[in-house]
Amino acid sequence: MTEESIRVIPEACCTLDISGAEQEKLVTMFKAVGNPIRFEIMKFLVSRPGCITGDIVEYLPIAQATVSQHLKVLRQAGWIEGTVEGTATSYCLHEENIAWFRKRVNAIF
Amino acid sequence: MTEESIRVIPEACCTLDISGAEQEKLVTMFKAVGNPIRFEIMKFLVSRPGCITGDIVEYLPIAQATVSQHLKVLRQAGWIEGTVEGTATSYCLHEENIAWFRKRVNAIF
DNA sequence: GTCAAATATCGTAATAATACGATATAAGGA
DNA sequence: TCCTTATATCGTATTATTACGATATTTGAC
Repeated sequence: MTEESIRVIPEACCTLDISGAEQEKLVTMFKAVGNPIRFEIMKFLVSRPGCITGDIVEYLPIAQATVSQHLKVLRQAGWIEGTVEGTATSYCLHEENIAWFRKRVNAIF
Repeated sequence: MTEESIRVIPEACCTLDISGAEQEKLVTMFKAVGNPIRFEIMKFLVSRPGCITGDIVEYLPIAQATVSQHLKVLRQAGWIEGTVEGTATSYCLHEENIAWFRKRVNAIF
C-alpha cells in the first residue's frame, strides 16, 4: 500500500526581489549587524546618539582596538557615521542608509 | 579665533528595542543571511519553492557538501525548512520565522 | 614646539567560517 | 538482499574574523 500525504508547497512568503549592487550592499549590512558586539554598539548608539568612541569602549567588555575595528565594519557597511571632533570621534547612526535598509527589507520580505 | 559649527545630533532614527533571546535569534538570522551564497539560496527558494538539495547544487557553483553546510546554517537560523521525501530533501522558506523576522525588523528599525 | 588625550592602525595569535573530497546514512527499487 | 540515488556528515586545508597589546596619528592645550 502506498499511503501518501499530499504536501502543499506554498507560494513563497517573500519576494527577495533584489540583485546586483543593491543585493551586495544589503548582504554586507546584514553581515555587519549579524554580530552580537556590533548589534550592541548599534543599540548603544540609539540610546547615546553622538557619543564618542571612548563611551563605547567604556560600555563594552572588549579592548579599545577591537571596538575601533567593529566601528570600522559598521561604518563601511553604512550603518554608522563618524565625525571627528577634536581628538575624539563622535558616532551616530547613518540615517539615510538605515532608511534605505528599512525600505529595501520591507520591499523584499 | 574659534570658529565652531554647531552640530545637531538627531534623535535616533530607529529604536532597536530588543534584547535577550529575541535579540540573539535576530542576530543569528542576520548573520545567516549575511552571506552571498546563502542569500542566493534564499532567492532560489523563492523562485523554486519545494525544490530539492540537488536543484540548488546544480544551480550554484560550489560542491554538494558545501551547499549542504549552508542549508544547515539557514535551517538552524530558522530561515528554511527541510522535508525528507524518499532519498531527497525538499526545502521551503520557513514562513513563520520569516513572518517573525519581518515583524521584528519593522518594530526596531 | 612639546605634551596629553583620543582614536586609528599595525602586527599577530586564536578562533571561526568556508570549501572540498571522501565517506556514511537512509530510502526506494530490483 | 543488494544496488542506486540523494543528502548529510567527517576530516581537513584555506581563508576570514575576532581579539589583543603596541604603536602611529591627529588634535587641542600650553
